[in-house]
Amino acid sequence: MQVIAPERALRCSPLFADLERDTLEHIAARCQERRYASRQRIVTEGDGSGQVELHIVVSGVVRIFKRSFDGRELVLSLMRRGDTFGEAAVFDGGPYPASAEAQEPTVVLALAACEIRNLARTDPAFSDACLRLMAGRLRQMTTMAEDLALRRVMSRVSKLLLTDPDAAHLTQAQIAAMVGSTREVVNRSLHSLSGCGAIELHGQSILVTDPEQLRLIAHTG
Amino acid sequence: MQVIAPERALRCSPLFADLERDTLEHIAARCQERRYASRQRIVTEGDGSGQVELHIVVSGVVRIFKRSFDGRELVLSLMRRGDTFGEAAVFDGGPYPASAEAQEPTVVLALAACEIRNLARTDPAFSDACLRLMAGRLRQMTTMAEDLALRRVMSRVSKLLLTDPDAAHLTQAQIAAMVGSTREVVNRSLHSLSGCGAIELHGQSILVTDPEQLRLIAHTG
DNA sequence: CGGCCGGCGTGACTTTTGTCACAGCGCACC
DNA sequence: GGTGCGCTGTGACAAAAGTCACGCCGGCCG
Repeated sequence: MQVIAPERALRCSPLFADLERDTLEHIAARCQERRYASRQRIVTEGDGSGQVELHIVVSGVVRIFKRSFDGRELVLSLMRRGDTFGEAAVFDGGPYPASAEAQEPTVVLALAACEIRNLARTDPAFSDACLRLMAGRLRQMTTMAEDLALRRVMSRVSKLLLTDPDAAHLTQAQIAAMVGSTREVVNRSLHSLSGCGAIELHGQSILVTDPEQLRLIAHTG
Repeated sequence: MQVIAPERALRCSPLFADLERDTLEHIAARCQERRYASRQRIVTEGDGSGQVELHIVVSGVVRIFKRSFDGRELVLSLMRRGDTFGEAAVFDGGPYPASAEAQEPTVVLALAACEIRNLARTDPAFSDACLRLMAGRLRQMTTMAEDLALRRVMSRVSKLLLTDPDAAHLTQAQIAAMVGSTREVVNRSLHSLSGCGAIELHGQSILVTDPEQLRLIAHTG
């Protein structure tokens, strides 16, 4: 397996990209590198009150999700190289608000919450970056709630195809989990979209042929 | 109308409660007090890129909401004395992610984004409070998205009744907007809950008689 | 007093979404 | 070269949610 220096991975994250060189080394020295197999659990919703860690994805893909009592799953986001998760728990001292699992063989760096909080206390540029990041996340979750409450499935699928460049390669079941619906409904939505000429279905990948129409459907439905 | 010193109102907010006395006065001096009639618009989604303000509720109630293209409304939260809104826009420099309207005659303090950002840069305790606040908001929106995607309306109504102490006095249409549904469906859910003996309906207010059963329904449905 | 308005209650219906069941297809792996 | 598995495609159906249309009540105001 390929080895990547923690410093290089940290520089990919908006949180750490602009740190002073020696601060970065200080942090890098305190990271634990962890490797996960595909489908392996990284953190679990509700865990770790008080002892949480910030996670930085070095390589691979991490699925952040919530599961309902009857097993249905809502995927909140997919994290890739340079993305971080666990911030909410780090900054408010509560348990993890969602679970995380490796989607494929994945390497992450884990950093104890107190390291992050110390850094935020002493480095204004860093706390600023944290605030910007949290604001962005909040915005994104607000939009997700809005979409779930006010738009139909076809609309949400259209939006996903427009905004997530690699949605085109997900399976229909994965798309369903990201838009809060089911595989069958997503399948029908996709066929309906292809009927309008907005997209084309090619085996297991999707080609957006008419983004304009897709945009229309995304915010009309 | 009653007059409240800005300092007193600021002390009600978790963001400003622990500021040094003279820092607080510095901030208070830069606040603008604004008064709004019932139903008057305070901020509008999409507005104010770059020139946003943080708002602190002094008295009254502010409804934070999003509206769909066809007029349906999702209420994200109701803000009261000491609550703040507009943080997401303040910290990431984007436009307001949602709209805000006074629900009743309301007084707010408005503070230019740059004041807040300056303070966050120079006062670690303050930036810490900001981060805690943002983390809490993020958690809350994540939960909202989860509920919308994974729970049925009756469940969401039950949860609202359990967690929002003054939900009992809202109209059914307001409850509907808070759980992302419609008045009729909420009406039927409430009658169904009263049929189970979990609540009692008394004219335009609701009495929770069996919180335990309500809890059960809230996370079973 | 009478009329209006906002909120509740409800029946009847439509639409959307979810569920179940099963068929086909391609591909990796014995 | 068969076998299994994961993904797609679909019909038929069930359940949940949303819509429309009303009637009713109570309070407020001219």
